[in-house]
Amino acid sequence: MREERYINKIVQFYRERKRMPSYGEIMKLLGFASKSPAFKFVQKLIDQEILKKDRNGRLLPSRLFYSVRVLGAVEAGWPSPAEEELLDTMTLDEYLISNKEATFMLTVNGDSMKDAGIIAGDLVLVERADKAKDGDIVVAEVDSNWTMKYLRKRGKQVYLEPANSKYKKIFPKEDLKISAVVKAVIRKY
Amino acid sequence: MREERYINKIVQFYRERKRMPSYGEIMKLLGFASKSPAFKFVQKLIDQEILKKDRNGRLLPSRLFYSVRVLGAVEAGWPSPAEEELLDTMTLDEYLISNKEATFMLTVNGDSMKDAGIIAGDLVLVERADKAKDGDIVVAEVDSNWTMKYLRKRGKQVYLEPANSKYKKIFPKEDLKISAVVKAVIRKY
DNA sequence: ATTGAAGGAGAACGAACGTTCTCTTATAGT
DNA sequence: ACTATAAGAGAACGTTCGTTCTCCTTCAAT
Repeated sequence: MREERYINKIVQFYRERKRMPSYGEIMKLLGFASKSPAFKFVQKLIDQEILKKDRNGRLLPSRLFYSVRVLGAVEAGWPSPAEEELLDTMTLDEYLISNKEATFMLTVNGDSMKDAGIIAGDLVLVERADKAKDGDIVVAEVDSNWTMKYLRKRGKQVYLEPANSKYKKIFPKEDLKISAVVKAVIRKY
Repeated sequence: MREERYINKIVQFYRERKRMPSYGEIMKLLGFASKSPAFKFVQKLIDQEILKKDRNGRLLPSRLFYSVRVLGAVEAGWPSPAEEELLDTMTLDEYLISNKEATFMLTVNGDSMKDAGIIAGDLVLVERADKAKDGDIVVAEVDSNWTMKYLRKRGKQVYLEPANSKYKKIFPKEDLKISAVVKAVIRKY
């Protein structure tokens, strides 16, 4: 379909130039000799709510422009082309990062959180915080060592628990300073 | 420092409006009454290579505008404010997705890949492919069942291996159709 | 007290912008 | 073949854009 090819060209422009094209640029992109077909085409997309505009008339990138298509579960297999239209899409940054200023990434060493699915080499997205809930995975300083473990609260007793039976729970002798809470784990192959 | 506050305002604008501000908008953003201070300020940032411009003179978002700061390993603890400047930054989408058209996300059921750090509820980023290397984690259709396992090639023998001793290797009776290769695993808490 | 540099105000420029209009051409249905 | 509709060309509009220039103020160094 022609409409799809056109949209793809615009998406491609956005990915390369990191901004939406102007009508003049869309004109060149789609091979028109004047701006009005470009304008009409964009207007159609806006009517279909595929695109939106600024209050200044500038185009806004929609989900289409950065997102990954989300399929169902592995077991469900691959969707047919007919189903494909219904797929949700999302951008990883928006999905994973709620508070950019306080978010950092750390790399993981060791296997002490293995049973929680966190293994050496993984990246963890953490958000700075000095408090955390029971059961959260936290980055903390205990007796002047840095570590990442489950936080456990049992009444007034607070301790850290690894997710690997090879390691023991850590009961802080002096103090336990939580410095971040793990919000996400990312592993790239 | 004032310069930092200014940059933050611009970053904030970009995060809200999904595009870079014009000089007029920067002027309002930073509280100037004319455009030239805004122009001079931006020029300074460009000289410092903090920002860049289009060939049309438009501002381009730099890494600053979407990225997460990357710290070292967990054990290293938190960097001091002095070190903080040296931190690398990155955007997750760019880091994880190389070929947007062929990339999809799936949700994981079951614990058959547990020892590979992939557990139920995780999101896997997969890239469509009908071939894969020995040792890759693949999404495949074996004897009309969909599954995600390690791909093993031993001479002409090709089979799937779970990452959990509770499960057995899968030797395809009829055919094994690889449909995607796992590129990344994402878990959100 | 004088000077120099920097920061900001304000006006001005051509270029590019979004938008709208009319006119021509191509297309599809009958 | 005729007609209604859509698609595109082209010109034109007011606005906003990036950019540059001159002038005024502020403030620190001498």
